[in-house]
Amino acid sequence: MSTTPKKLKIASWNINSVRFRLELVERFLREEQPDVLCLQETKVINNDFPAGLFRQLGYNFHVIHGQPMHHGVAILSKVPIREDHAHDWQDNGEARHVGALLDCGIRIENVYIPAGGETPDLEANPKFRQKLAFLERMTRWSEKLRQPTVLLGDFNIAPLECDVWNHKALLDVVSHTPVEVDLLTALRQSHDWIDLGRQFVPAPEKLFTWWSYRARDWQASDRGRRLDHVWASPQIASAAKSHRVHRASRSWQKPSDHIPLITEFAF
Amino acid sequence: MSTTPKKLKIASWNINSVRFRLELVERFLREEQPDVLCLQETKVINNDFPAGLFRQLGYNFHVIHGQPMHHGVAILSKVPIREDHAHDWQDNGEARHVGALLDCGIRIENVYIPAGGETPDLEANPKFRQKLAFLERMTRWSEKLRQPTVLLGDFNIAPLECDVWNHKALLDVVSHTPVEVDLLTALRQSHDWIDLGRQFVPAPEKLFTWWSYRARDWQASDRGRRLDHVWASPQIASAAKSHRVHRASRSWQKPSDHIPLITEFAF
DNA sequence: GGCCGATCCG
DNA sequence: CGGATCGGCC
Repeated sequence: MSTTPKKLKIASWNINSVRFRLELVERFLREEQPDVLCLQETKVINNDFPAGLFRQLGYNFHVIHGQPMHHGVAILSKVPIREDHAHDWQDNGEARHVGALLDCGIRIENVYIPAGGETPDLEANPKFRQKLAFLERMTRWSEKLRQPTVLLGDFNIAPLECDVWNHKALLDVVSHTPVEVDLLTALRQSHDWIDLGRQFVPAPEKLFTWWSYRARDWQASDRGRRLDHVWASPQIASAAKSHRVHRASRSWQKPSDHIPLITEFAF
Repeated sequence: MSTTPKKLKIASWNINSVRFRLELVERFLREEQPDVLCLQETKVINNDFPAGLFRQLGYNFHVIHGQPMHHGVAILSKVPIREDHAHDWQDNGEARHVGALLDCGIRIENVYIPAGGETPDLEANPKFRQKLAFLERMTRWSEKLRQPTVLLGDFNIAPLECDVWNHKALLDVVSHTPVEVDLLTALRQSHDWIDLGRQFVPAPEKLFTWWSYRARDWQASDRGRRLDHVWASPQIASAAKSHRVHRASRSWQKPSDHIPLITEFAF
């Protein structure tokens, strides 16, 4: 006896202020209609989160986790959420990670890993130390995980050579240094996570999810990085039927510097 | 022998940041096509003044007088300007007054009189003292003026009862206090200036040029004040053929809290 | 209520 | 480059 497979379309997007980008996010949701949208860098306290827009668009289940000024993550879902939880890997109150258990049994973990500051110097740059510590604590959590989970978000690390526009030029640039890549690899191996980006767009093809605002013409120079990721537990990796990045949105009015990632599952 | 009268259409507008209101000012100029536009509160240093927009619209003669952050006045003209000059009535570097002598022989003096702070208290409020001193120094200048002149701008004083939405309620509010009104009257009498606003819209009809941003519905409550004025030297007052205030612009997108004044002369 | 500049951050 | 916040000003 077989049942119709349940489909689930999940999007992840570092939105760089959800209030400033209401029209952008509305256009994306109308065009792509994901079942679940995971946002990073919402930059808004919970009270000011524009929940109404998402309700209007059919996203009635919200997990909102913000703080004043910086960071902030949220999960907006058309499908019911059974439970949710926030993690604070640094015990410093920063709003960087929320999880939700969907009624269909799938767990989604939405994380915004610290950027890590200007220079990859453990002595001089406390933010870089903080980033590495964050990864290590996530790894301790990840290795104990048993449920089928999608771990996604802005990881602020581009692990592969083909995840950046110029590997050699970026070896000493925070987001692509060997120490960060090693810790991200350890995190991935701690649960045997499947990197769906690279499952669907295998190396050595270049794949980026972020382009700096500072470029005069982001498309012409194409100096991007793959900082955003969707990872799946081994038990559900084969349920992933497609994975795309939404480059077009980088050219919309008032864009985020990150683009959305869209993954479709059929369970 | 008679010659065709020369027509001159002059507009004055406190624009509250010319850069932030490029579309507003463009729409106004396309619709009204004044020969001369006098702006107050441009809030831009001369280097950053959007001169290109005005040139595109046919305003090729510019007198620009700005400072960082605050104040700033400018005259943009389709007709040639023979000479220009800035006044600093306070000797404090504030950009509040520029004049231009048009080729046709008419002098335009464009002034942004200080707002005067919160409370009309000479002891506690140095800005109120500064406003009164500014008026006195202008009066010393005005009484020596001999050329036919149009003196206009944001005077930040509503002199008549019918220049405010509620005379009694505003008697102790800066912009309508007796001491300010007396000094503005002295300034007017020092050159026998003709108040063209009240020549064309005589008291006791209400006439306003400013509505606070804070009103929920500026039109419904209509708590306005006539803070902006166009005055003419006695020799040329009869050349003024019409005078209007442009209320519609207060409802345009991203409006200034002031509206433009439009005066047509025929010499 | 809304603009400006300064400062912090990515 | 372009968000957010804050204090000054109107």
